Amino acid sequence: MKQVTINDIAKLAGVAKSTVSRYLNGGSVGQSTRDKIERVIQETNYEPNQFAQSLKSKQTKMIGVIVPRLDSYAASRTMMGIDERLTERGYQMLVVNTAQQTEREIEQLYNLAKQKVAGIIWLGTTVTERHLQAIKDIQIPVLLIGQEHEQVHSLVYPDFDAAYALGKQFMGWGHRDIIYVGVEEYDIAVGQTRRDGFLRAFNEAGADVKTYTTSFKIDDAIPIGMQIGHELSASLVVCATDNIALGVLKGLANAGKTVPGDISVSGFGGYDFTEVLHPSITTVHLPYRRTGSRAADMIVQLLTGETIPMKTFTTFELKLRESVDILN
Amino acid sequence: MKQVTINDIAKLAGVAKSTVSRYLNGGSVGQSTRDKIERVIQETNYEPNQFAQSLKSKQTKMIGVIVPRLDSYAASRTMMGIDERLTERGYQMLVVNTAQQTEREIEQLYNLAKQKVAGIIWLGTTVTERHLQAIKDIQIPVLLIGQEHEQVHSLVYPDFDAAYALGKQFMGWGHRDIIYVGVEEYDIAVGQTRRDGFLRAFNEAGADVKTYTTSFKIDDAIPIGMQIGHELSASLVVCATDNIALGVLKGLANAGKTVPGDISVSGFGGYDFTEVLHPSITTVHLPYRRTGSRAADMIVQLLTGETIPMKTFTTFELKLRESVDILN
DNA sequence: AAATGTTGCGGAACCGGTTCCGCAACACAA
DNA sequence: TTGTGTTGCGGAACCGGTTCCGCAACATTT
Repeated sequence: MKQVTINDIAKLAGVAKSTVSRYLNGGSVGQSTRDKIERVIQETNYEPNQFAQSLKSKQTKMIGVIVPRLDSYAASRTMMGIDERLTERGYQMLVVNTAQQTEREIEQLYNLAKQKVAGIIWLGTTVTERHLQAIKDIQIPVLLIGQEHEQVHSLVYPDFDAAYALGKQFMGWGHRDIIYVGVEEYDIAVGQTRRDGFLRAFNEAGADVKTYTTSFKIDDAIPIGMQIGHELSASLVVCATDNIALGVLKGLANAGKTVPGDISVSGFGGYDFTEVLHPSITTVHLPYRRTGSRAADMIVQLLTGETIPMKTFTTFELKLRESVDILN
Repeated sequence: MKQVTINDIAKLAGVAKSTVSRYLNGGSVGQSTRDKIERVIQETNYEPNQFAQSLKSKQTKMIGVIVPRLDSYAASRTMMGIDERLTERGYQMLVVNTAQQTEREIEQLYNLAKQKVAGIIWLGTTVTERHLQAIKDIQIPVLLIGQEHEQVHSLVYPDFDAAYALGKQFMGWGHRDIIYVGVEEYDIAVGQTRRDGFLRAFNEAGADVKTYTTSFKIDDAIPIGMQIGHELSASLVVCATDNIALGVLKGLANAGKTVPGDISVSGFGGYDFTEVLHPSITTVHLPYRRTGSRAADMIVQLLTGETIPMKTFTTFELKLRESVDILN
């Protein structure tokens, strides 16, 4: 099981190794030489050593993917999509996890550069000056998913429009006393843009909005749900993510309230469990997986020098289900 | 931003590059030389080129992780655990996805070998002769998670014992008419061992058991739940995974049945949503994340030549919650 | 003082590819 | 026939490390 090298091939075929290399990389090689080399390669199952190649070329066929966590629904789905498409295109995905530490995002940008990945897909939360500096330093195409910044190619969810559309819908149904449960602002897209979309819709209708802030964790939303249940001062609770909605639902159940009988609840994201719960949860479906595929396409385009728009929006789809009541 | 090489360091420090290499790898180097080299390295931010190192050493600091899918709860959590620990130990995780195709598992074993990963952690479903052959061929330590085989180091969940314990509990609560919703046998641990653990407990108590088989997908379990709801010929539905339980619950709800009022339902795995649903779901918690960490430890031990047992069991914990009624 | 052992270091080869350069062989036009 | 252009191929250098070998300087033993 010894590694077969290009030298072996050259020797067996009776040619110089430079000729073999030329054969492999599409240089000019005569037909008879071509045949000899081809046969030997077949027989030996020769495969070029990737390290030797990368050492010379200072490049790999890897695309680094920076994710804030490995166990989030959005990240998992997106990775699926990225991996599928990248594999088709002859690239490999190299996932690195930052455990939600901004510092590690920057670290990993440099780290991936050291490993000579061909490109980087970055599922970000915030874009700081230091991120931009890193991206400039490493001289590698970077595609940002889920957040936007004018200086970075980005593929973003239409958080504002989706939130606005959903909020508008709720207004149309007669809800006027709203509670919004959001996340902290350090995640621009989710913490700010998404919230602003909702608030715009609510404000336009002159609704009364009360805001809570929590984390992305299910558990942290439970006490909020309980409190809401006890006060019961609104007709609708709008949550920034489906996981938060799940926590709020639990809290409401703990407080003995039923949904949508006593109060309505909506989520955001379109995680698969939302459809299957009872009651099914009204939410916005974001195409995580397809976004991953598109990101893979786009990073490959960047690698091949094609120009792509700095900012691309994905689609969204309202999922109007049982958890939100129609009042009028 | 040019790459600094060992040659540059040697030149700047006025020594031979072999000396620099020795310095870096802990060879014998005099104190004054040592100081000079150290200073130059500091100033230049020198970092060795990994390709050159790997080319020579035929090794990397990567551990390949073969997963059947990227978006399953179990896989995600396990990867979290693996990644955390591996990072601490100075290794990097390289995840490859097989999209649930056995053929690709074998492919990826060879593929990872080609990439000279130091070790492989394999979240498997079935172990075939061809897998064993591949493992033998590649000459790289492999650690199997979730399945067992006498010829492969494995870290396995106590599927049988956990299922038996949970089944026993249900028997103690007076359930005698049972429906078991399992998965196909190609996944040995889940499709066979887990089922057998339950059946043992049920049979010992002389219960009447009816069996359904479905996939791992939530959606496929919904019609089964509906059918069960309409027939209502049992007091308890035991599901092979929490996702299946989720589907069954949906089906039951569609059929207008309440849980646990009309019928009880249990899951398996301990996914986080089980606790937070209403009713909360009785299940078995498997320590996916910690298992990932342990796997990382174990593969590193294998790399350093330590001997570890061929088979290691993880723990489990019964989560007895609202979805299963106590009949007596 | 000679023989022996240690330590520090430089030179060169090597890992397995890619690429530049130049030469030989051949075809074709002048 | 000579000159010019094209094509195919080999040799050598190079990518950036590691490691083997041998020599010189110094310390230690007899």
